[in-house]
Amino acid sequence: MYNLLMDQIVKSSFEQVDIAALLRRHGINPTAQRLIIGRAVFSSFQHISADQVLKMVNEERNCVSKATVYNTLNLFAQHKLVHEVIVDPSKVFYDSNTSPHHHIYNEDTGELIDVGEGELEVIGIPNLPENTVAAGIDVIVRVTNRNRPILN
Amino acid sequence: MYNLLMDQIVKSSFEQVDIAALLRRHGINPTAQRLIIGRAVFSSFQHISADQVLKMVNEERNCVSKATVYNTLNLFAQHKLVHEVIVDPSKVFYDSNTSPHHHIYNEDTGELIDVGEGELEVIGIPNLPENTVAAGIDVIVRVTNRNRPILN
DNA sequence: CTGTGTGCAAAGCTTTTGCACTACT
DNA sequence: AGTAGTGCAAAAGCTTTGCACACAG
Repeated sequence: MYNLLMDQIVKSSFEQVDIAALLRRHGINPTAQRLIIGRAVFSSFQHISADQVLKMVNEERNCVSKATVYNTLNLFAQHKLVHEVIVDPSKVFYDSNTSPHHHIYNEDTGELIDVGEGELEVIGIPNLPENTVAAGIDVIVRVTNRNRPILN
Repeated sequence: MYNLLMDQIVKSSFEQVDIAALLRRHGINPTAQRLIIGRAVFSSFQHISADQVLKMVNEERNCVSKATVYNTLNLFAQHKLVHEVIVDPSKVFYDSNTSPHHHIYNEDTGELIDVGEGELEVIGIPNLPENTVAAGIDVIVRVTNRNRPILN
């Protein structure tokens, strides 16, 4: 069964080779499932959620379980291969662009897009609590559609 | 049963009166459950999550259901009585301070604190997508404890 | 008695855990 | 054989939905 999966992967173009190398460079053992998931994450979509990945990888046949998708995306995030963007309590987005940048989130459509380079800047360094180290800054600009129904 | 609850509430000090007035001012009908939940949210804690509210309101006796706590907190947020702070996919914090300000989140302890006035500033206005309006900007400074175990 | 509003049990999500299995040493 | 690492079914946890009940007109 693994051999079947592996065949399917090795057979295809060099994108996969790159992804395998990418995983290795980040200290992740490139298994069949991880290559499939990696391909989904690094394909055209810039921001993708776990359930979108799940749908993509199982479009043709069921070969990766829900749990593995979630665990693998967490693994990628821990190894800084992707960046978690938390904008909605019920959905984490994974961003294949790991260079620091900010986001615009449309609360009506659920769409997440990047803020252009240099359009937004954060100035100042806040006093951090005792014995803590900064791990990153997330800026989310929340927008809504014009003409949305009025809140009663 | 409602009379019992109401008695318990009316009996107590003027904090509750203020909360009832606060709810009315925001167009929310002040029912027994909402007053109890309101009291929890506006008491000493500045940032509180739904399950913390649930614990607080049911400390003495079980009188408010899980669903009602969640629905009521959503209601408060919709009516701008509190501000939702989304920092962790599995937990929404409700902030009783609705004036614009930013947050520091400790990923190790789950602690959420305010950035002091003027310590951090966001400069610039990004290009928003067609037909959308800005609804707010959230800035989250993520910190971790020093001495945390090294990522392998 | 009718219609609006409220509260909650049950259902529906997303995510994590614990264990079987694999594959190296 | 032993050990570290991997994948997934089942469990857990957070949130929403749909319906029964309460209350005002």
